[in-house]
Amino acid sequence: MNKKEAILSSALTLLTETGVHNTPMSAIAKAAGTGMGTIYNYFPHKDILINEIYVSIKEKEKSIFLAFDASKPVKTQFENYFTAIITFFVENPIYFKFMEQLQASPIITEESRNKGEESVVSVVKLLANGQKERIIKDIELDEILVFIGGAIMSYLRWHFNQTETKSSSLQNQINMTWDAIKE
Amino acid sequence: MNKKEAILSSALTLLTETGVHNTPMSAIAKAAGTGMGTIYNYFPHKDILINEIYVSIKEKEKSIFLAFDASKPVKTQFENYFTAIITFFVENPIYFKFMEQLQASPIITEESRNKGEESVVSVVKLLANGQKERIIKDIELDEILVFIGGAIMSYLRWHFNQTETKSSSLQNQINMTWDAIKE
Amino acid sequence: MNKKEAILSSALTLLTETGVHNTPMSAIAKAAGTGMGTIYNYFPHKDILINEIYVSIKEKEKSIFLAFDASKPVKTQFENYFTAIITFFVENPIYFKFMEQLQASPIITEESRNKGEESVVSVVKLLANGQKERIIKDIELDEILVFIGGAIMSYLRWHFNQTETKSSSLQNQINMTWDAIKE
Amino acid sequence: MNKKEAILSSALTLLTETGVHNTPMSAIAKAAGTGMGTIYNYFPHKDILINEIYVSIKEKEKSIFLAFDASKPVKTQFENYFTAIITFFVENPIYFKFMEQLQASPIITEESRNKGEESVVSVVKLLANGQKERIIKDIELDEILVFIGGAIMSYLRWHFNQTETKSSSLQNQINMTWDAIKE
DNA sequence: AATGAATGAGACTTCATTCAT
DNA sequence: GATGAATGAAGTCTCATTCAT
Repeated sequence: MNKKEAILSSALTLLTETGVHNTPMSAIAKAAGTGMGTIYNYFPHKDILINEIYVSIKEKEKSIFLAFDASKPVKTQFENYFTAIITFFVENPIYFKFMEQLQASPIITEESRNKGEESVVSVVKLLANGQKERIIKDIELDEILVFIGGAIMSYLRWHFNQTETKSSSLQNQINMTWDAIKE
Repeated sequence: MNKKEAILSSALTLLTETGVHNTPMSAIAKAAGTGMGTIYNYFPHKDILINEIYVSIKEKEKSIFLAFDASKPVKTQFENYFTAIITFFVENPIYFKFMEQLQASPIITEESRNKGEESVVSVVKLLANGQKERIIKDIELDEILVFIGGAIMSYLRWHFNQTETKSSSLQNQINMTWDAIKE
Repeated sequence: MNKKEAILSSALTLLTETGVHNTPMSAIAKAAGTGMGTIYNYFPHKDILINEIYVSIKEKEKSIFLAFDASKPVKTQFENYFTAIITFFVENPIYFKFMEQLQASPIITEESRNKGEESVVSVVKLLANGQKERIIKDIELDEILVFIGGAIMSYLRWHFNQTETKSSSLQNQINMTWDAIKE
Repeated sequence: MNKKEAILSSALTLLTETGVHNTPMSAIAKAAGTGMGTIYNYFPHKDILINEIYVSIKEKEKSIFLAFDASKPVKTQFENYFTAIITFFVENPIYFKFMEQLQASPIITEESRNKGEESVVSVVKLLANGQKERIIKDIELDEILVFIGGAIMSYLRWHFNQTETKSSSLQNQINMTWDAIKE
C-alpha cells in the first residue's frame, strides 16, 4: 500500500473532523497505520502536509474542468461548470470542509494558493469569451471570478447545513449567479 | 481604564495579525497591559474570549442596519444595505480579517452563531418585502441570504487583496448582486 | 456576625469537601460571605488558616475530656473517654474528615501539633494511674497512647465507610482496645 | 534503562520528601533524567502516576504475606505477619511516608484502593481460621482488620518519630494487638 | 476593618519533531 | 525506508497574595 497516500487520506479525515489544532501528528500516524517518523519522511513538517492536501484537492478540482465543450453556448458551459464544481464538493463533503477551514488560514502558503489558481484557468477563458461576445458583464475578470467563488462556497455552506435539500435549490443558485454576471 | 475593553481590543489585533494559533494568551495580556490572570477573570477560556469578540463584531454590524428607510424603494434600500456593510468592513479591515479567519472555525460556538444571525433580521424583512412586491426572486430567503453573504465576503476578500481599488468595483458588485436576486 | 468564625467554618467545610488543593481562597471567601482581603486580615496565609482550624478542633476535643470522674474505676474512665471521643467525631464527621486528611500533612506545623497534644494530657494521667495500680500494661505511655490513637482513627475510618453501623461495633472496639492495654 | 521505573522511583522519593503538592512534574522529570513529555507517555496525569505508586507499594506488601506457614499456631502466624509488615515498612521508610501522606487523600481512587485490599486476603483467612478455632474474638472481620491496620500505622508513625527505638517496643505492640483480638 | 480586581509565578499538559534502532 | 520512544519548548490556566479604594 502507498504510505504517502494513506497519510494524506488519514490526515484529511482527521483534520476536517477534529480541526487542524486538535489533530496531533501522532493521531495521523496512527490512523494511517504508520509510525510518526514515516510521516516526516514524506512531509518535512505538518504545514507542508496540510499544504499538500490543499494542492491535491485543487488538482482534483481542476481535472473536472478539463473538458469544456467550446462548441456549446457560453451559458450552457457556465451551467455545466457551476453544476460540476458543486457536484464535486457535494460528493466529497470532506474536501469542502477542508477548504472552508483552511482557505483563509495563514497555514496555506502563497505558493499553494498560486498553484490552486491554475484550476480556474479554463473558467477565466470561458468568461473572457463571454465578454467578447457581450454575454458577460464587462467587469474585471478577477472581480467576477471572486463573485462566482463566493456564490459557490456560500451555497455549499448552506447546502451542508440543510437537513434536506430541495432539488430546486441548485438551479436557483445557478440562475442567480448567471443573472449576476450576464450582460 | 476598562481592562476588559483593553483585553478585547488587544486580542482582536493580535489574533488577526498573528493568527489564532500563534497568539498566546500571554501575548494578549502583555499587549493589553494586564497580567494573564486578569484575562482569565473576564474570560474563562481562550475560546470564550474569541467568541466574545465574534459576537461583539456582529453586534456592531447589527447597529449599522437599524435605520433602513422603509419609504424608499426596495432596490434603494438594498443598495444602501450593501454599501453600508461593505463600508463597515472596509473601514474596519481588522473586523473582516477576524471574521474571515473564524467564520468557519469550530471555535465559534452554535450559540455565538445564533446571536450573530440576529444582525440580519432587518435584511430578511427587506427581502421578504421585495418578494411580496415581486421585485425579488421567489427563492427561499435562506438561500438568497447566503448568496448575498457570499457576495459580500468574497468581494471584501478581493478588495483587501488589491493594491489599488477602482472606485467602480463596489458599484459593479452591487449590480451583480442585485441582478442575481431581482425577479 | 463574627467574620473570623465564618471564615473558619466555611474553610473547614470546603477543605474537607473538595480537598485542600482544590479549595481556593476565593471559594472560602465567597462561602464565608467576605472579601478575599478580609481573610488575609485574620490569617496571614492559607497554611495559617488551616493550622488554626487544626488547633481549634483539637481544642474542642480537649474540652470533652475535662470532666473525668477520678473516683470511678480506671476501666470505667477509659471506656468513658473512648466513647466520648468516638462520639465527638461521629457527631462531627467534618472534624474527622479534616483530621484524617491533614494529620500527616506537612502543612500542619510542629507548633500546632504540640498544641494538639495538650488534648491528651488527661488521658496520659489516667493511663499513668492505671499503671500505678497495675491495671494497665507497663509499657511506655507514648507507645500506648499512639496505640489508642490508632484504634480510634481506624475505627472512625471504618465507621464512616459503613452504610449501616451495628450498635455493637463500638463496644467491640472498646473491648479490643481495653484488652490491648490492660495488664 | 527502564524509564518508567526511573520515573516511578524518582517520583516516590520526591513526593515523600517534598510532599505531593510541592513536587512539580518538572522536578520529577529532572530527577528521573527524562523529559517531561516522557512522564506523560507513561502516566496520562499526575494523579495516575501517584496511584500507580500506591498500587505498586501495595503489591510489594502483598508479596510479603504469600508464605504463611499454615501448620504453625494462629498466634505464631499472626506474630510473623505483624513483624513482617512492620519490618517491611521499617526497612522502607519511604513507603511508609508515602502511604501515610496519601492513604486518606482523595487522589487515591476507589479502584486503587480495591486493588490495595487484595494485599490483606491472606490475613483475612488467618483471622477467620482463628475465629473458627475460637482463638480470635468473634467480631466482624472487617472491624478486626481495621483495628490491626490502625495498630500498624500508628506504631510506625511512632517509630519514625523516635530518635532511638527500644527493641522491646515492637514486641509490646504485638502483645497489645494480640491481646486485643484474641478471645 | 472590608473589599475584590489585579497580579504573575508557576503548575500541568500537549505535541511537533528528532534520532537511534 | 520505517519506526515510535523520547524530548522540551511553549501553551493554557490556576490561585495565593497584594493593595488601592
